[in-house]
Amino acid sequence: MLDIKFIRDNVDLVKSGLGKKGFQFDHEQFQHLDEARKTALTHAQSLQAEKKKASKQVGALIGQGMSPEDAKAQVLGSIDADISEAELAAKEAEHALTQLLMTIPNMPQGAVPFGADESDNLEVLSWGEPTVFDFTAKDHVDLGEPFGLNFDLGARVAGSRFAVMSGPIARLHRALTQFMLDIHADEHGYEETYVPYLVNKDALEGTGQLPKFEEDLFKITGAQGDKDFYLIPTAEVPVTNLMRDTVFDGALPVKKVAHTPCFRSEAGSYGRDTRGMIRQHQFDKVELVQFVHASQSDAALEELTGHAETILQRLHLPYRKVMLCGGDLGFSAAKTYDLEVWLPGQQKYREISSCSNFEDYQARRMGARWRNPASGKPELLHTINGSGLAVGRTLVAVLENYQQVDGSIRIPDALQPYMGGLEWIRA
RNA sequence: GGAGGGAUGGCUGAGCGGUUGAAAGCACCGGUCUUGAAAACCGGCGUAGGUUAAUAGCCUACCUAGGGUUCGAAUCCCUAUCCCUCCGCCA
Repeated sequence: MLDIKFIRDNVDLVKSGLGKKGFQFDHEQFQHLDEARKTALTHAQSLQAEKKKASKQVGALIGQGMSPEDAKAQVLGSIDADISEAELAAKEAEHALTQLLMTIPNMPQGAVPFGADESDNLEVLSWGEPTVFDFTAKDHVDLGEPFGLNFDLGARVAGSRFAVMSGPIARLHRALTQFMLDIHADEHGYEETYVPYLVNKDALEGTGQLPKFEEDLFKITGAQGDKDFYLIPTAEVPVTNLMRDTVFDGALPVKKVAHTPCFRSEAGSYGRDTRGMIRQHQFDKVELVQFVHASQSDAALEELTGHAETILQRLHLPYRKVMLCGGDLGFSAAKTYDLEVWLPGQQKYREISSCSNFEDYQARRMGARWRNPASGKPELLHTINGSGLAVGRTLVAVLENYQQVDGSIRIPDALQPYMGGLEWIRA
């Protein structure tokens, strides 16, 4: 969430910043709740002070030999011992304010372009040329089918938006995962990390998926007492929350890479990308997360995005890098680069990675701090994350960009060691 | 599933109804000593909110969380969560 003091002191700035994201900040409601909290809190605190003082006096009198009854009578006569009502009111006012703060998105950075949707995103880089064939390019559904990519079986065991992979396609999928993990762990300095695929509500509130976007998640009810679990929509959730409620003492940055499946309900995307594995309820992703000092987060976003780009470059997949405009920016993000890979089957660039700087927004929500040795004080961390890359979509990109006229697939050089030296997938 | 034991500040760990926000140690910061460093010694050192020009004072809360008893709770009671030990089951 945003710093409440910052909101108080910069109402206009907050209003315009959030407006860029298409969010209408109701500052009157904010001010009302803020005032109400202050009033209730001050009232409760003065009563608490009174009670505390009186109790001490009672104790002192009893210590001097007075009977407890007399001591109470002498001191407590005028004091209303029951302050629970005031305490409750303060708590409720506090809660109401927090509720509001939790639904206010992060502010976009100044450099983020204005715009309503993805058509206003800003292309900042284009790498390679869209692959050209002297035959009509097939899409990955047709290309993958003979080699083990099957959507009917996915539908049979689960439903729509599920795939089953077998044989060479399954191997290629695993090869891509291993390839990505190795590069990030061995060359880019990320610590390989294994995390739970089910998380609790607190974790999702920490990264910003809750309370506003519950409908995008798969929920598992009543699995653990009366507590609910959620399937992770991205490894960002468990990995970023590793720093929840901690004061980290070590050296920054902390860089972690995790390979996980991701689960998304895709509510509200009916009819979009129904063909193929572009939009699935379950997909694998290799995720990069960095915890950095506040002064380093801009540079860290550039670095992390570069790490994701490395994967595309090693696979020789043409892509472009866009900076998301305000309207396309996610709830918690201050700045985001999307990497879009060229898909010959669609004759389009499609998102394959999203890399964001959240600044201290997630850290404040989850209490992720770092002890600055210079001051000895805890400071909020900045969090960065990005896909490096979405494995399913990378598989799609490899199939479509490396297809041959006869329907066979050449294995990218970088991937061959991960395929047992195999150079081709063909019948 | 059954039976027990725990949860205290960045960490370890005392306290088990009243000047306890909490002993002690470690870590950290400042100082003395030293050519420098180490050691030793001295001092400091929680977080959040309110008030404030203030990162000064002052006030409030916080000893896993939520309830309760009491004039007063880290300390007593109840519930939940998490961790540990033993038995059973199990990839």
